[in-house]
Amino acid sequence: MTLQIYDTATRELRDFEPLREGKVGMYICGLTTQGAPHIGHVRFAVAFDILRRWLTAGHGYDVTLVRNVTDIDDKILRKSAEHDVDWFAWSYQHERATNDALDLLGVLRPTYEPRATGHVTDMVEIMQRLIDKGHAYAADDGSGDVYFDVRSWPDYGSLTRQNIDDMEDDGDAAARGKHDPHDFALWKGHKEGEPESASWPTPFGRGRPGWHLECSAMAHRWLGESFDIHGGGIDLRFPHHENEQAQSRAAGFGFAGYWMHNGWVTLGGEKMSKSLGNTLSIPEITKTVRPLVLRYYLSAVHYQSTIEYHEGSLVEAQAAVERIEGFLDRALDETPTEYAEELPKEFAAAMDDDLNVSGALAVVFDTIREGNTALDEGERDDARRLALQVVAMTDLLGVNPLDPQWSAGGDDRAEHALDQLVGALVEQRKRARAARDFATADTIRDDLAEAGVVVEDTPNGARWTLSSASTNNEKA
RNA sequence: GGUGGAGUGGCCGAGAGGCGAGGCAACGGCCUGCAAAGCCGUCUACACGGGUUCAAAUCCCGUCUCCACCUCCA
Repeated sequence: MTLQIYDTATRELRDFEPLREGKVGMYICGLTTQGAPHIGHVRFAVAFDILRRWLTAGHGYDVTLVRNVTDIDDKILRKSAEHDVDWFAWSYQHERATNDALDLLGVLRPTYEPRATGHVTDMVEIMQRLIDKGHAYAADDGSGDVYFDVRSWPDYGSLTRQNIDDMEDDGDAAARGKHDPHDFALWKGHKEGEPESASWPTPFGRGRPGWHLECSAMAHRWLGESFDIHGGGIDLRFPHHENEQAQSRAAGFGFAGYWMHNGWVTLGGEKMSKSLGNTLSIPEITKTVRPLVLRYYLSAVHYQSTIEYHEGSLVEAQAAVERIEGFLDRALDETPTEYAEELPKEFAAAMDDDLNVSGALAVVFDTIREGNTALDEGERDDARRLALQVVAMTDLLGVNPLDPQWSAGGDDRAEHALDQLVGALVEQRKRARAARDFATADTIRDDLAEAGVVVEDTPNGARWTLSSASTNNEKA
């Protein structure tokens, strides 16, 4: 089976063929460290985490994933100044917060997580190359800015099919020593009032990185002149990715072979963004919603589609997750040590079709139904085999309920105590039922439900779980 | 003005010429002491108007509506 991915550069589904046999180089933009992460921010990471898992576990590729951190830009400088905090402390604080959020959601760590500020010399080298080739120039107003000359690069606009002359004008361009209003900054000269610590010496003067150059520099250092996949949010196509591609190619590099872009999380039909104030922070959401449920929610829709957040969508995701958990709980006597089991062909086909996660999940649920039927008919072996398939499939999507990822951080002592207490009550209820004293049995069940513990009778005795709104799921 | 995306049943959401994805919700049945879970079944849709075709949600033409990007943005 061949993986097909939708290349936003050519706007078509293309067979994926890596540059080097068995290896994939992937670069994704990027962590924002201007503030606390909200669910819109983590979507790209979840989307590309699924791609990475599929490339690795599904196709056996050796994936090198670079996920950059833009640790300096206008906003970081502005916000840190507003809060009277050093810019790097501000950035690092949010870098940690974002990584914590991604860890919480089970997003695998990248191979490299380079920071823009650590690659200034790489940027200088690229700027020098571009100047030597006539594609960049130092502003002649003494500002220390260095610009990319878009008119010198005929291919400019090709990624997003735009024509320079059709673009809206950037209002303040003329004032900044640009040859053309659409020229963009590779390097920004140090300005009065900006912290000295936010500037680095270069042959063109002291200053700091422009927004786009960092990615070209980091991709070049860690993935080489050419690499396979470049990903990021759809909003980054222009100008960010267009500019990255222009400067890298103009410098003589091949750059990315495939471009992939993920869609939004919207709220009330609007893009979630801090400036609109319509954000939902990860720490806030996970107070009431299990990370696994949030991950499922962000994964279940095709990565290119917009996810419109609304009341109840997380409740639906939770119901779906509980359906998966319910089956695994019934079908497996113990947590399997090995998930490896051949995947259903339809699942692989869906994933190969540009990561059709919805289609893949349909296979998961079909398998669950089949497994539940097997259980009802007493076919434990069949059920177990199917359950292992479900584990393998969900694991590939990063939503395997049995992954220790989701139970981390619990307090064993509290869990043990709860287990003992509930176990005693369940035992009491069992005796009452045996004596056909259903009033007592139901009172015990109701009391437990009141406390957030759901008791269910099965052919093998009663089992209990914490009710939906709670944070964990434990079997008696 | 330029560029891209989208409108599917009560809701979410795949599909992309014929075999009616899947999840959630609702209702009915089986099971259960009663429940829950599970299973079976019901409600059966493709923005609108034309056209092509034996056959269109899927192709073509037109219309409407919504979103995003062109300035910082996952």
